[in-house]
Amino acid sequence: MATITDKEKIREASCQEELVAMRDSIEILGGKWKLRIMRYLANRIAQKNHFKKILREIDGISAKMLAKELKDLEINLLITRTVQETKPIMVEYAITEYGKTVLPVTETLVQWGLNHRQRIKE
Amino acid sequence: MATITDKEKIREASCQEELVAMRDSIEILGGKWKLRIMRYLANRIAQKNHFKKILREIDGISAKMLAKELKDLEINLLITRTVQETKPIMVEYAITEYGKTVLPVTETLVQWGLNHRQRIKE
DNA sequence: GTAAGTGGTTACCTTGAGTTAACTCTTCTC
DNA sequence: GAGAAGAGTTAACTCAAGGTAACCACTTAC
Repeated sequence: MATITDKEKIREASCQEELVAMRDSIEILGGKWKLRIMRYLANRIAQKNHFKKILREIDGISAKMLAKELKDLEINLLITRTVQETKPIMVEYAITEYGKTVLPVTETLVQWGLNHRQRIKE
Repeated sequence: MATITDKEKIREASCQEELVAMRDSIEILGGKWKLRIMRYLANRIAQKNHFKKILREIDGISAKMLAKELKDLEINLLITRTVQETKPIMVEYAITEYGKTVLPVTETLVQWGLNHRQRIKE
């Protein structure tokens, strides 16, 4: 039992890599709002999503947090911000192609949340 | 355009439900450590995972945080805590069947993290 | 007897995530 | 001229997340 095979070493190393990868994901996508915003935008991909609309429709978020989280997401190239030169200026937010790669994450979280709620009921 | 069809209403409602489900998931699984601990335990399902071992192998976590997070996870029935009546007392932590339902979440996060790191390199 | 390993706890502290509320500035409408 | 709606910003604050370090009790090995 004291001997550790190479196979075990390799397996151990890949496990550590997984944990590092998760740390990275959590750093970028973690927090109370980022994934909820991403999901919101993904659900309304055909619509014009401007600031006040998102603010109204994501329950509980404040203007300050929304502004900050949108900035963070834009920096990480997950969403785009485009200013429309309309009379009352409008800013449109949209998910990028790269941003769509986080949708599997939101999907599993939605499914788990629904399932968990069901389980609590019983 | 002013009229909103019933179909649109239903779709809108289900989107809101998704966001609520995500909020629930993030409340329970959010933070810096919980999902990493779950992944760690899932990767070592055949082994005896005692406190000090987990503490050593999850990089960066403190004893205080580990104790707290393990308690939280146990309360939510995601892991079990069993005391082994050995000479130096040992406590074994293991993922539950229900705990395994969060593995799809960790898996998508691992994949996204690996993919993101690759993308940063280029 | 002392060091090291088991499983934590406790106290103290810092940081930053997040909230609330007020305010800017512009343009349109009443 | 007042109010509302667009897109935020700013200041002041709270509070929980998280880190650091010391400590406890027990047992075995040296």
